Order: sequence, then C-alpha cells, then structure tokens
Amino acid sequence: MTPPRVRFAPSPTGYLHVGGARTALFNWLFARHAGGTMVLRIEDTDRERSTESHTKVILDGLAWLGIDWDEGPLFQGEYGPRHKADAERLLAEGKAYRCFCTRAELDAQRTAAEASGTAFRYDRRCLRLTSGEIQRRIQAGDPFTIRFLLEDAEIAWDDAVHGRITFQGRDLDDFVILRSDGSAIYNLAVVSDDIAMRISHVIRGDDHISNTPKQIALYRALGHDLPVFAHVPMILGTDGKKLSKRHGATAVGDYQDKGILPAAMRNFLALLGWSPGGDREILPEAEMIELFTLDGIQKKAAVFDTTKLEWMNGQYLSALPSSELLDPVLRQLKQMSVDVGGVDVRPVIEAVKARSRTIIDVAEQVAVRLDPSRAPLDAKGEGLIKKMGPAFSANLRLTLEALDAVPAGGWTPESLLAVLKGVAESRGLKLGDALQPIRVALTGSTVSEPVNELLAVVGRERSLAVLGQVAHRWGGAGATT
RNA sequence: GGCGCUAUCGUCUAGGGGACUAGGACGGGGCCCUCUCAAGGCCCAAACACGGGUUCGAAUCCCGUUAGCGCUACCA
Repeated sequence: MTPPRVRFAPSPTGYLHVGGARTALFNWLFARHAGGTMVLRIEDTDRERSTESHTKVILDGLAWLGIDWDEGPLFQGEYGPRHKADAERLLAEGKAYRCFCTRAELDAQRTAAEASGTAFRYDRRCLRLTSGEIQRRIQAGDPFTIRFLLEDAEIAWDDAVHGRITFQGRDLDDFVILRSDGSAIYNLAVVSDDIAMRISHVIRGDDHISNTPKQIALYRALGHDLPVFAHVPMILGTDGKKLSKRHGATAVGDYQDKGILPAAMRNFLALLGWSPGGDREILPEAEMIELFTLDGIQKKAAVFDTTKLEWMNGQYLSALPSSELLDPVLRQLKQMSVDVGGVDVRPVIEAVKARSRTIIDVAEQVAVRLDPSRAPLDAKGEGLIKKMGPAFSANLRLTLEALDAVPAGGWTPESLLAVLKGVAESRGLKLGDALQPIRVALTGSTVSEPVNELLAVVGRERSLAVLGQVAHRWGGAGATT
C-alpha cells in the first residue's frame, strides 16, 4: 500500500481554534502512524477576511503543539489559475454552464421558495440559454458565474468514521464553482487542490459532510478517484453548543497563556473524539502515534471540559522534571515582572509542581517563595493569622528561636524537620500546630509543601528575615484577637 | 422547512449479540495516609433517550419516535 497523503487546510480568518487544532492533530497522527505525508495548506481565498497575522498565529499554534508538516505551507491563493482552468474544462465538456443570474435575482428566488415552504434549488434557467444568447451576453460584458451541472443520481461514500453516507442528487442543486471575478468557490478549490496534491485521505470536521457529495461529483467530473473521507466530530462548549468565544477560551493560544503544557494539550485533544480503546488516558507522543487509527474516532460530538484539561496538565506537570519546566516558568515569571535574581528556581519548581495545575500556578508559588520585593503578608495572610488567634504568635516565636539557632550548614530538609520536631515535643505541641504558623507566615497560605522543605527552598536568610518580620508585626495583635 | 449526522454516568469514554449486577477517567462525596494541601490508596453516588422489532439472548443489529447538532451563499 502506498503511504497516505493527508492535509490540514485552515483558513487564516481567525486564530487556531481547538477544533481546528484537533483536526490537525488527527491528520498528523494518522500520517505519522502510517509513515505518510502531511501537507499544510492555507486556504486564503477569502481575501476579505484572510490575514498574514492569522496565518502566523496558526503556524505558531501548530508548532507549539508539536505538529509538524512535510509539505507547505502552501497557499491556496496561488492556485487560482488551476482552479479556473478546471472550471473551464468542465464548462468545455458540458459538465458546467455559465449563469448570468444576479445576486438579487437569486435572492428573490430564494425568498420565494422559502415563502412557499419548498427547498430552494437553482432552476437552471441559464442552462436553457441558447448559445447565441450566451455569446451576446458575454459580448455585452454581463458578469457570470460558472455552475456545476449536477446529475440527478445518488451520491454515496463509505466514510471512515461514519460508515456509508448517502445523498440524493435531487436534494442538491447546481452549485457555483467559479465566481464572476474568476476565482474559485471553496468546493472547487478544495477538490482541485486535493487532486493536485494527491491527497489520499481527507480528514476534516463533521460540518463538511454536506459538502462532500458536491465534492465527490466534482472528483468524478474531473475524472479522478475519490480519496478516503473521514469526518471527525465537532467540539462543543459545556452547554452543548458549538464552541465559540462566549464559552471563554477557544484559541490554542489562550491555553498557552493559561499555562497549559503543549504535551498535555495535545494529549487532551487527542482524547476528545478519539480513543485507543481500553482505559488509557495519559499517552506519550510515540504511543499516541502507534495506537492511532481512524476507526478509533468517535462519531459523537464532544464537550470541551477545561477541568479535565487542567487535571491532565497537572499530571504532566508532576511527571516532568523541573529542568524541563524551567523555561516556561521563567517566561511566566518575566511576564509577571518577577525578578528572582540569579537564584536557581529549579528546586522550588520541584517542591511546588505537584500541587500545581498550570505553569501559572507554579510561577506564582515560585514568586511567593523567592520574590525579594514581595511583602511578607497580604490581606489574605493576615486574615489567616487572625483566625489562628494567640497561638499563632506564641508558636511562631518558639519555632523561630529554634530555627535561628540552626547553622547555615544544617539548613537542610532533614535536620530542619528534626529541629522542628524537637521544639514541638519539648513544648508539648502537636507538630501541625508548631508548623502551620511558619507556613502561613512564609506563604500567606495554609497550603504548601511540607514546612521543612519549604524552609529549605526559601533559604535560611530569607526564611529568618520574613519570619522575624511577621513575628514582630503580629507579636501582639495575634494575642488580642 | 429540506437534507444529513448523532444518541452509554454531569463531562471524556470502554463496549462492537451472551464475559454487563455496564468498566475506566475528570468532577462530586467519604475514608486511609499525613505538619497543611496535592499526589497516592480504598470506597460511594452517577448512564445504555423512548417505542417497536430480529434473536434462545441486545448497550451492541433493524425500523420508528424524540432530542441535539450541522449544512442549506458568487464564506471557508
């Protein structure tokens, strides 16, 4: 069997949406699995809405997700002459005809059809034009489109995900393939390009199912074999409607900004509408490629569940070594305008990543622990202290005294734990009661890594300084509340 | 309206005639672990849309109903 050729063909009229990203991913997975070729084709024929910056965003988004391609980016706009030639060939062969109907006339027919409750179908009035009349109108400079002459026959195909899908020719009409300005309409452009690029498998969104019979007719009229069609389900918002801006983040870039790891995003997207079978959830790239097949694709639309994405991101975060998290975390810190000086943040990332779901979470916790310009406690932290009552300052003073006596060389998680346990024991305190004030003072939160590790990561000097400040400022206040 | 697609826990899904008292994961609840939280472990609640067939037997096959979604442009 010859290796398959697939394509991802976005139009640069907006950002790379998660739906498009997933379509790209499925194409890529399929190509890589089968040792085939992935073509990237930018469908920029809608000049009004297409922009170069959108193209760049799409390319960046794919790169971020780790989706690469073997040919392209090819720009559909450059193939106008071939599209036109194809249309003219169909015209010459009597498989298409000129239509002089104006937009206004067509609209009128459409509204009339709607009013009478029947489906609009072009009535082929221009097909009945005599050749003399056609010549006269061409000479007169009347604008015309080219319409495909659709045979009244059944059109069916075996979709790789849906099985057999059948349309009746009588439900379709003679659709326009070439605009009056000589540019191709989508259906022609796609077929012309897919033929020229020898695409063997068309993997695209469900919403293209109704275009497919028209495209099949075009393939046949142009004298070419059909590719395999695989129509993948849509991605929906939590309300079951097609995913759109009002659902919040829908662009791949939004998730990058939210601190999602590309590997997690890719894994999550792959599982939206595809399953390797069984209970597998976390799939490394190589395994995904190995396991990917078209018949693992779901027929049903899937709801995009951000919570599960974040869970999955957390899984990747915990599993990844801190060295690999370093760059994205530093980038995030920079964006937060946090300067930690020359300090190596990797140990902090290591200490903190298990409790994080996003890179932003990690960066924030790094900042809390290392940012020298950060005030010891915010309002939330003060509130926590108040809630803890007089015990807070009393216990903090006890542990601080002990910590102060720890030499720099002994400032390790192990010996810190021993010291702290010693204090608690000798004072008859529960370990938690002894440690929680330190945690709150250092992080302004009741949640963190184990306190001994926290102290180690923050460092002796900074720990003692912050603890001292807090003890001083809250020494009396805690007791009075 | 017409045409098409779809239908398993709230969500992502496993399942492709008997292995189903329907499995896993997210989320929710509980317990264990524990200096807090997370992770981890254990447990609980939670679904085959409905109605007909076919069959000894149906979540699985067929038909219908209902619902949702998509398309219905000189957009892609």
